[in-house]
Amino acid sequence: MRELGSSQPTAVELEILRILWELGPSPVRDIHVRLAEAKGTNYSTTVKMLSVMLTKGLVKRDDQSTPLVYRAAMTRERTAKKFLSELIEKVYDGSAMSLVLQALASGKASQAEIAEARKLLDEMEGKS
Amino acid sequence: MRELGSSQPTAVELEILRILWELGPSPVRDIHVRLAEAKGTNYSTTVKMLSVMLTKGLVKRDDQSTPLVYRAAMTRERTAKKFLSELIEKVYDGSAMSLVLQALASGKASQAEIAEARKLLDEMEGKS
DNA sequence: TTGCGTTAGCGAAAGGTTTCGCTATACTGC
DNA sequence: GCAGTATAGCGAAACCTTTCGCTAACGCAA
Repeated sequence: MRELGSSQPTAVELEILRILWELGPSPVRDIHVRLAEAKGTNYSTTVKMLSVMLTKGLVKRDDQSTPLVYRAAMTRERTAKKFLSELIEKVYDGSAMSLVLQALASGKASQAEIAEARKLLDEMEGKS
Repeated sequence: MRELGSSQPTAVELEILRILWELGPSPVRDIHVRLAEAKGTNYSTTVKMLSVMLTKGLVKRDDQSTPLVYRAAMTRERTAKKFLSELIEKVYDGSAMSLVLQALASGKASQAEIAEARKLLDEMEGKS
């Protein structure tokens, strides 16, 4: 038995989630159009994946409306945070900052972003 | 055919890589002891996983020495960076800083780490 | 040299993910 | 109402990952 809510989305699941984050709550057809664009897969596949994801609790759906409307169960932010936690746990054995340093060192930050990060650091220092 | 070097390590593979990062180049026996500690798996399993990882290019081995010595093909840092790139690509569609902010906001940083990050920000600001 | 523990490898089972074919049902325009 | 199209679901195939049993080869001590 899979522990409830413990599993990270797989590759295709993530692709579907991202579509839902972009489009907002959508019927299968719309999701499928986007997914097929990227992968050329079948309508049945999209339906099935959504049903699997529903079982796993990754998406929710409105059974009232027809056609059925699906939406992501988690926000993009929360999902990213979970991924990060796992990455930190698995690769860095728990030190979040090592990872942050990596990301910063990748050097894609603009002045504005650096300023934003600094502001956040100030807030964190205040709290801890 | 899997594209060369394109695949992220899977769960167990990552666990083995982490052991190799900690221990440095090691014979199967040492890797196995650590892995079994965490997961209770069989010696054969460790051998097989290493052979699979060798095929995928995730580890290298010294065929001279006996018993055979394995080492990670990539550094921890480079692996983390690849994970991050993928996360950024798949979840955030390319904006690295969004992710960094998430990491910071996860709030696991100590005072010392915050100081370190700030120092890095200073350096980056100087350069850009 | 014989026997024993260790190392190495392989094939296939077990388990998870992704794909699709087939079927049923609902909706739409005639 | 009927035919044609879109929606929904299910089981199983195809594929990948993880696990292990079995076997072979090696090294070492009695």
